[in-house]
Amino acid sequence: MPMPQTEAPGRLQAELLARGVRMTRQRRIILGLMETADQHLDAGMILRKARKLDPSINRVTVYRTLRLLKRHGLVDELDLLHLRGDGHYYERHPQREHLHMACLRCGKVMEFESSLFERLKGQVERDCGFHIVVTRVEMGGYCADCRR
Amino acid sequence: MPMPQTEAPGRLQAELLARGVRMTRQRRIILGLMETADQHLDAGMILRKARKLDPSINRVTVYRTLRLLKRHGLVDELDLLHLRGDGHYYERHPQREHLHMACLRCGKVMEFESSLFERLKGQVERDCGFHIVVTRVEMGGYCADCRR
DNA sequence: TTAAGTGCAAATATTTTGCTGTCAC
DNA sequence: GTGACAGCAAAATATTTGCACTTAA
Repeated sequence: MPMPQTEAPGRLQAELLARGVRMTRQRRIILGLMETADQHLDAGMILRKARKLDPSINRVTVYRTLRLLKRHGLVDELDLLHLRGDGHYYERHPQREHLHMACLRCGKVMEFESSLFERLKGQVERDCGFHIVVTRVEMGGYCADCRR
Repeated sequence: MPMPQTEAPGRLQAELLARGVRMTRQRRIILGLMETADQHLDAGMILRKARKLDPSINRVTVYRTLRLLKRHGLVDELDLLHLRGDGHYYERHPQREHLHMACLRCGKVMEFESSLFERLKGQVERDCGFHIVVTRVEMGGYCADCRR
């Protein structure tokens, strides 16, 4: 699970403003709830949370805002191995990228940072001549609580 | 791109038969083309190729066969960062797992095996007590030909 | 003021389900 | 022969688009 983003309140908003993106009431709400989320959210969850703050917010606006954030590299898109359907999950693009482990039994999603992963990326850049922009690492399996 | 699977002709079929799964004309066609594919295929591409061999094959049968193969752990599902739409791509589950690098400019997909990745998996298993069943590593960026 | 954003309805894309008839074993 | 499978139509799910109205800057 992502840490509640205590380190950067309003950071997403500030980033967008700095890039000259217009700030609307709807965007402020969506950005705000993504910043304080304690789990990975999909479009439907974002819509539901947003509507509690402003019932007139439309599903389409959620999708458009997510696309905007993706384009600006401010959020990452995850599938979490489609444990619960074919949609996507979103999280703020972290300073240091991490792996996602999704438990096939209880559905819990854990995150893990590793310098080995940083080394792996370095190896790919060097050995393949591939310039990495975004990474996505998802592992399915059984968490400590669920394995037998 | 996956190597043409010269090492294992009919292997998928044999695996399924060994598990007591019924072998139909349609499944034989779908398995056969997945084994000889020289790129990652999505459901639509599989359907089109299958219909060239048997025009009566239905889209639903393709989806059902893919689900069967996933359940048996014989194919892996990829998104390839949704470079071309929201569907999934499929590849035979390899002996040694590999990373996928998708070029954001030309769309080329490369694969890369690394012992660092094996070490990373070991670290996750040890440090998180997480028993890994399936992994998916996708990196978006610019390939050697496209980077400036 | 005006270009960018929103909501609404409808379209598109992807995948699944219910049911009836067929085929592998 | 029988239970698993295929095809067809329709539903379900996920996401995008066109357009007229609204609003941030």
